[in-house]
Amino acid sequence: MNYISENGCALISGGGGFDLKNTFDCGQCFRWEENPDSSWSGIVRGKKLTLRSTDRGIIIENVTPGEMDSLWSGYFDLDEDYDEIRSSLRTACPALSCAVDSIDGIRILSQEPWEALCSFIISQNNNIPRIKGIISRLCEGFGDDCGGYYSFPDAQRLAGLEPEDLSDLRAGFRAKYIIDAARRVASDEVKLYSMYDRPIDECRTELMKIKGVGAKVAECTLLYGLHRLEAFPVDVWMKKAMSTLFSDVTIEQLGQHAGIAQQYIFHYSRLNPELVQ
DNA sequence: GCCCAGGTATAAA
DNA sequence: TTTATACATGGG
Repeated sequence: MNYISENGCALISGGGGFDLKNTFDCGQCFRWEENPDSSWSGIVRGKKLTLRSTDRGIIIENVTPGEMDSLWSGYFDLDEDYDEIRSSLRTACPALSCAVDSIDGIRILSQEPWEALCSFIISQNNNIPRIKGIISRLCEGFGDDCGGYYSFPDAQRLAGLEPEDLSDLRAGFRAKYIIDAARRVASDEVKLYSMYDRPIDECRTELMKIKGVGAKVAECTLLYGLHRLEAFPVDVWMKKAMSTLFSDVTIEQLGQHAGIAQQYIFHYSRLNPELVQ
């Protein structure tokens, strides 16, 4: 699947493999919000993007073909056939079918590596509305003003700060973790931007040198920030879901698309909490 | 007040 | 190596 450029917008025709609500609201990202007219807006790389579902497909407003090819096609993973991946997951692992069949069009976004790392550090022992609030205050306080909205502050910007400088975020004990991560990334001690294709175990070990980064945050960073689809974050919800509804599922069965399966398991178990318990 | 939230560091067994 | 507890904050 890819796009057609028209009237300063991009049209992703068909749209069967891309459901806006399920993609932006499945727990993988924290800076996308639904607008009153049911379109969705989010801030990516300092630009505000708006997407709309129409009868012809998904429209990405106000983007040039050059931006699509260099940035947004990769961000939305448009070259990947998610319908095909869903089929292969159902075949490889029939126990997943209830989740895969009931949730249409989840795509795994390829987020900025630093933003993903920082966001999932903030996510620990926290709830999604509050995670969004802390990230929003982080961007307003330390990101660049892009005209009414703010970019995500890069690691270099935060590396020069002290944890106390983040007190307005009300991030609690996570403030010191954010600063430690920023310093290690800015100094290149953690070579975050070379993790797209290095051996994944080496990447896990390197990420976990950061204070406040354990197995869960490392996996989330690799899956959402480096687009390593074989990564498999396991948190309290996943543990519950994997021990009840999806007790027949093993990571080995899921192979290189484990991360996509994980997103279905997570979102399905959140949408149907009474089935998990 | 109490409990929980897309966990992790730390200390103790 | 595994298990218990503290950690900041805010919504239900």
